[in-house]
Amino acid sequence: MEERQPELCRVEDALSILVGKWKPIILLHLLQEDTHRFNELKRKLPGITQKMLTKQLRELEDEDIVVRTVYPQVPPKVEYAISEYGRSLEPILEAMHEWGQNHTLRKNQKNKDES
Amino acid sequence: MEERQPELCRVEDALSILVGKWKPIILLHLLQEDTHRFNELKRKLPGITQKMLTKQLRELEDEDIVVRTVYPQVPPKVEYAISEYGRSLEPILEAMHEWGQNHTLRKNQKNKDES
DNA sequence: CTTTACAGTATCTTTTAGTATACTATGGTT
DNA sequence: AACCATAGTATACTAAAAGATACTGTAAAG
Repeated sequence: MEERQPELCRVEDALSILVGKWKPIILLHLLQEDTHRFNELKRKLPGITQKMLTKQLRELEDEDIVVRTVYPQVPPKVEYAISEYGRSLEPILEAMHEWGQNHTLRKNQKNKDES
Repeated sequence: MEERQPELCRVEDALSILVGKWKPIILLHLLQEDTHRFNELKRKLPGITQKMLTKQLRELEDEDIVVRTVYPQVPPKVEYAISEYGRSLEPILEAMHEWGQNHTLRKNQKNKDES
């Protein structure tokens, strides 16, 4: 981790791709089931607006995490899939999920102890 | 990662502790050198305001990541250290740093190719 | 007697992230 | 002729994060 220079840290670069109310869960869905159409994904994310979903997907596409395929049809058909490169985020998401699970347990335990 | 239910994902719980413009670098400094006084840390974070630093440290303290020790002296002396529990974040930060480093290389390469 | 260091708090403003709602084009269905 | 689904865009708004700036109390140093 550049032990001697936290200034050179690149944690933020990874973080910036993962943060947001919707990105982790979008990525988890895409990791689980490779291709999704726009509305299919939207249905799996209750509460998200079209604008938000479009924005998140464009940002992921810009970073080569997600691949967007447009089929020239009417009505439109657009498929989103995780890229090979995007899959390299899986261990990080996995580690965060495990840490988060443990953290939640810890907090619940703490609250129980206090009551 | 609860392969079948991204809805149950706890990635956000870990993420919420790590995100922000300052938290990762604060944690890296504390991981590297265990105890810091308030102003010592502030000097290592060019551009941060006192308010921000206080806020970030309080949040980390609330999650038991950081331990705050007040010495009843004048002028005040307060020390911040990472907790044992806080150290459990190290592998995640490490993984993100490595991913981020690679990602930065990838982007630079891409820009070079385009020019 | 003024200044400095320490570790903050109190207000206010700006920036960014996210939400709400309406609108587009096209073709097929009722 | 009206309506539905598709995958969006446009505009306006609210909430949350971050920044700027000024202030506090105490003791020691100059």
